[in-house]
Amino acid sequence: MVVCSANHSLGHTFLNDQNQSVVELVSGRERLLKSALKLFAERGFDGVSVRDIAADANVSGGLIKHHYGSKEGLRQAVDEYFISRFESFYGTGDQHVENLQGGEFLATIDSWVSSVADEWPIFSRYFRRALLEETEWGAALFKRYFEIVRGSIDRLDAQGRIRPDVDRLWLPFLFIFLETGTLLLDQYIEKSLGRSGYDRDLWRRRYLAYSDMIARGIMIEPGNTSS
Amino acid sequence: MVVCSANHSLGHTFLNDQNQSVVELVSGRERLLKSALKLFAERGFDGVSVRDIAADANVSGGLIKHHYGSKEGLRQAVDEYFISRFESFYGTGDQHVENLQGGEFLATIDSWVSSVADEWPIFSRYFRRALLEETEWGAALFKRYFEIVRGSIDRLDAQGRIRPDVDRLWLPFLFIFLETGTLLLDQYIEKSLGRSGYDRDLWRRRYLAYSDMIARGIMIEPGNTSS
DNA sequence: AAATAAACTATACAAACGTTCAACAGGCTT
DNA sequence: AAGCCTGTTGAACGTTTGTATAGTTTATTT
Repeated sequence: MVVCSANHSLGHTFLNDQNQSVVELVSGRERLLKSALKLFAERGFDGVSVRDIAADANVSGGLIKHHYGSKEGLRQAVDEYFISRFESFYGTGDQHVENLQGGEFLATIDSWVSSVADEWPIFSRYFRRALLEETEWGAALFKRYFEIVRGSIDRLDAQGRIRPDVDRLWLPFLFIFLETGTLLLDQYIEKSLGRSGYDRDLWRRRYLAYSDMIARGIMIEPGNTSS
Repeated sequence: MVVCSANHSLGHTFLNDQNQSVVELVSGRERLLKSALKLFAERGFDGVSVRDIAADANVSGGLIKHHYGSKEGLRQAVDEYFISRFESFYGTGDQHVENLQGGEFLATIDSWVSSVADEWPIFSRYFRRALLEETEWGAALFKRYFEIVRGSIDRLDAQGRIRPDVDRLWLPFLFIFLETGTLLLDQYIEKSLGRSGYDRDLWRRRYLAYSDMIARGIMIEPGNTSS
């Protein structure tokens, strides 16, 4: 999906440093999209200028206007690309909490982490920005994410795995807080632990801690907090 | 602490709509600080112009330069004010998880919520922005917050209340994820539940759900996730 | 090979930004 | 009353922003 999807040509011809004619395999349009995705993820929409994006993609700034109409149009195109990746990561499979059977649970997480590893550094940062920048699209993305998490909880609930007295109003949010914590605060995890919370081992270990807290809590004397 | 701290005069004289001489009780310097606090909280440092701040404070833009040197200098002054409020909210007292004795726990939370209620809407939004904008000061603020949370955990641990097999590396982060979830994502809670997660009743109810999950977990069959 | 369409570049423009500065008003000191 | 310091104003500056547009190169069509 990365190589050449242009309709008309195999690429754009230009001269390199040695005045040799060279063919860019990826069109300016595609390079703009990927550069925008990367830079928006790193610095946010308002933190990046069209000149930054054009420079990163090695094209002239006017090309954004030509292909995407405006900076906002480029954002929409990036959003569409992101959501397609999002659905491919979260949308289909049942990689979630509902089928956790001992070691199988860890193996599922591990293989899921492997499958998203390449795209994750940029994907996760774009996801973070999308949730934090207060746009309508960000709200729609959260809504979709919320549905996915609630779906997992509902399936657990249908199996009778969740205690009846657990607050069903806050439960999906508490799950989301735990799941998005690393997404939103990874810069501080990295400062504190020396590597990203999405480092393979830390990721695995966090899921163990996280699912253990959900399953059993962390306290020794149970039930001494509520009434 | 809000009224008049000027050294030289009780206020600045100016003419109102009816050409009556009126004394502003709060100096332009203070109004600038409060306006900046509010606007930075709502829209972020880069989302607010010095003209916006000056207009909100009913002063000329040049006054920022005079009192604070620059926009960045104004931010530092706001940061200092914020950190003093932060310490007064979190720093001293033991309003945290370590002395949770049934109903007393809820009463402690309730009174703490009451004591911060007035300032909370602006304070919490500024806190959020400080954590999310990637500044050195934000990192220092997180570090301080992390220390406070870990301190609570350490005291719980010293009392032998936490199971020995619980992952001590991730535990403070999981606490922070749960505590800051509403801080960072309140816009979506508001959209989903119709009111802020810092609404009194929702706040209380969240703490119940949150401490219950920590104490006992939420699942019916305990211990079926790890190994 | 000529013509048309698409990809792409370079420059110009108005708006908004943070900053600077000359001027002025009011209260305090002498 | 004169002088000075502080608080305050309003306009100007240079820079950067997103957008617009005219022109050039490359690719496709006829």
